[in-house]
Amino acid sequence: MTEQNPSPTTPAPTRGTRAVPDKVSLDGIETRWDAAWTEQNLYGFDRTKSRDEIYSIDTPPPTVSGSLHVGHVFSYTHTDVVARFQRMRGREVFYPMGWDDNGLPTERRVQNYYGVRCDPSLPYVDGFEPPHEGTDGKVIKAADQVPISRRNFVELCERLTVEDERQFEALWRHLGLSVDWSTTYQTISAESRAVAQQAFLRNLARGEAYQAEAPGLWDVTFQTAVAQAELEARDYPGAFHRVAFHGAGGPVHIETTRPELLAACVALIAHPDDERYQHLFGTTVTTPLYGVEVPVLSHPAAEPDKGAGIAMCCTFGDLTDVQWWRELQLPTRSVIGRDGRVLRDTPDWIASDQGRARYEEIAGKTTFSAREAVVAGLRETGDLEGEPQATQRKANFYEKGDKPLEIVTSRQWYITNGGRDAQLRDALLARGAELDFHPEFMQVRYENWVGGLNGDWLISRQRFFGVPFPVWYRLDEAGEPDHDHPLLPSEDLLPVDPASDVPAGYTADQRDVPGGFTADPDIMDTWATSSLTPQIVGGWRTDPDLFARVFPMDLRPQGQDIIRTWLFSTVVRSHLEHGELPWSDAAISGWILDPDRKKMSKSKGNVVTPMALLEEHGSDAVRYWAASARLGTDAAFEIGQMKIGRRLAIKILNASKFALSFGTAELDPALVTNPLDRAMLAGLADVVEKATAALEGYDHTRALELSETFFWTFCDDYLELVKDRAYAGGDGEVSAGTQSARAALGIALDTLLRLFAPVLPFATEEVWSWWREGSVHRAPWPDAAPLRAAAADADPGVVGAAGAALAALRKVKSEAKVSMRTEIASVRLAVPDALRAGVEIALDDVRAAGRVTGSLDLADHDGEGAVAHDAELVVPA
RNA sequence: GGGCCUGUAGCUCAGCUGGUCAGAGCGCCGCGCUUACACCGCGGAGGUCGCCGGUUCGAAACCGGCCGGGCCCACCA
Repeated sequence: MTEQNPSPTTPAPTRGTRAVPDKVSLDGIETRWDAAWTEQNLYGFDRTKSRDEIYSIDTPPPTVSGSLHVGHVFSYTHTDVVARFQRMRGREVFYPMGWDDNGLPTERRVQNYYGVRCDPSLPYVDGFEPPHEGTDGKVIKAADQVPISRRNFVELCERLTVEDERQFEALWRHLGLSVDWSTTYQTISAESRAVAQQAFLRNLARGEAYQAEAPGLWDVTFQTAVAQAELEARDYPGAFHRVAFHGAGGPVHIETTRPELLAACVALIAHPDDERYQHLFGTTVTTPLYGVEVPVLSHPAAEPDKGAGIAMCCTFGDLTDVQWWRELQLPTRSVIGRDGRVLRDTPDWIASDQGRARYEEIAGKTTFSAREAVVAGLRETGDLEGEPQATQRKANFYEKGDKPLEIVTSRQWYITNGGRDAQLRDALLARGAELDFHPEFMQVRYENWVGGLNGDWLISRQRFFGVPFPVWYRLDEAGEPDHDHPLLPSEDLLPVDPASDVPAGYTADQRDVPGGFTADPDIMDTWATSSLTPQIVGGWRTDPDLFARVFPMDLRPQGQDIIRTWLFSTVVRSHLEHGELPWSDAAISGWILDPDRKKMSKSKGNVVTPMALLEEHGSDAVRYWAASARLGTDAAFEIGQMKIGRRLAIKILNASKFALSFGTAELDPALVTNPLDRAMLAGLADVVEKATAALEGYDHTRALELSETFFWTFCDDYLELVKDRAYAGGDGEVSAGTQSARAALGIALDTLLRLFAPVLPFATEEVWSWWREGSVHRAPWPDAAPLRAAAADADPGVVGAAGAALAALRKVKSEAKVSMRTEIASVRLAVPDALRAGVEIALDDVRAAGRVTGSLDLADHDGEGAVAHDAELVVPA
């Protein structure tokens, strides 16, 4: 593609392929230009460019199993504005688009859509066809789901998401995202899986990934471990139960909200300085119902003013229990299983027949039923004092779950993230400080999160659909796995599925037999893959040449809610693998609030579908609304703002049509000789300078506001002032004044189109096509210098002064309730000193625009603006 | 309990490092079919800048406190 370099210093050599239309319209503009841009491959990425010529964007991949909503349109527009600006600044923009089809939402959707369930132990079935296809909103019970292999499941996922991706792409195209659509990626693709596995193997080799068997937060619904970043504290109704333990010197009362854990009690714990319990430290008490003897211990984490001041420590009721268990070397007595129910087998630490009978009462029950049974038992034995006191407590939930998390002991994979290593934490905090957040205060959220980490990053999940750990274990003669010496594939074999692939040196028939091998059963959490988007899109594994050209990337755009997850985890992976930041800048978009000032969400059902919104108001209009909101600031969903955007787009079409109607627009700055014209260009030069600085600082709102304000004054005042002069005289003679006006109009229009192009790509491209070559989106960003040269040091205030004079003349007509076309026979115009010179300079244009046919005298004025006195109007009979 | 953001005309928001900052658009009222635009143009009315103190010659802007809105983290006995 050959590019023109149309700037005011290079006269426009050729006319566009299309003429200026008689009637302008925005109808169908999106479809038309999307097709043209695709045909021209306008946004195609040129990978021959070097790193310093490239601007690379680490686009957030939307979840394909959800639906896009206006919030997506909002934030993706912000990114596109940046992309378009950088492209016009001459950078080759690397702007891929991804689809997130790895994770629970997709897993659940595939299950329901096809009536299947992933079971990695099953072999791959060639040509598998699911039992049914399509969902009518019904949830298919697990028992009715056909179990299939992981590979078959992934294939169905890809089949299902193809349609979602097609629709998502159609929306993004309609919105005008300048993505190179040949560079899309999926987070469950073979390449993504390979990248995730390779990065993991590297982490493992360097000692940054490890596995450990430890108590951790567990979701009983999904039956998987969950990470700190996925927690959500929610209010949860509970009740304090005052329960008596039996000591030598009488009962010891504790208060608990979880009496069902009584069988898991390993100690009572109070603060070492607590006067009330000094005499009990070192003694033992027995638990009610079960008669288990437990010690009374002291630990500083016990808080005297909480509950009874002495706590029942169970394995495990909460994270404090875990701390006590670890620091006081307490035994492990778990009673809650991975399904959230009380373990069926009566534990051996309950020795008495009575105690064992009591346990039978709760065995196999849910925590809820078990609690009722335990409370009933305590009432019977008289060990419940008083009635339970209802309370609201906060409980940790998995963000996608609806039951409180339990703590269970399990073997899990972790990646170091500074949560247990001060040195690494400091290094990651330093990375956060090195990253340019927009807006800046978002960095605080990063710091708060990293500073508050209480453990390493748990990356394993006990699910079936996702990226499997590329790990096998040797089985000893007893069939027990050797976790300490995992069998690993070489990087060139990735991706592997250990459930169907066989480690080197083994044969398939050795799977799961003593002396053979077994696969690691877990998959990686979805963030373990999406933390590698720069590596996935940049070709880290397979295309080092490309990777060197785009990494470290320039921009990570994303929402504020996933700073602790996506942003942080990406920084962690990049820091560990590459020893540097994955990108230099992070642009954080805010929320969309509905009119109630609440975050708009899918569940509220009041969300307009994005495509309908774009079709009703036009993409430029919706983009204008999005671009009117600053980064990091929540914005109202406001139709009114879209209407203003639409009006602006139409105004651009109309004003352009008008400005181009005076004949060939010569862009020769030498022709601009009139002082008013020069003043206008001086003002435009200021706008260009400030708007450029604003966009460089990721402040698209300011840039838009500057351009927009200038443009409306340009239309309402400047255009009105010069239109008479811009018409050729009656004899067809083109005076210097006419030439000056036409050249100034052409230069201004050319500049304004480019200023608006990032926000209003369709309307600006439309106008550009009327008279310029190529695309405005590959035209260079405007430069203030040639405008300044053309303005020849003119005072931009002249436009304002002339505008004030014109307004005064309009006011006379407005108050007289006559048409603006009405002539003024004579008038005295009072202007303050500050404006006088400007008005005088543009006096001829003011007279023409105000239709002053007779005398126009200037007088002094103390106030602001200009005021017309003693006007004689020529009102037609 | 800790932290971040936020409170300016009816609405949505500008007001950057204290001195034409009391603004814009929408809405509202009135007028006008003017050879770019009626998906328009012109004119007008509207606010003691959440509240109370303080710093200053001067504060919407800086400091302290309070009140209101949003969000994050901690609190699970």
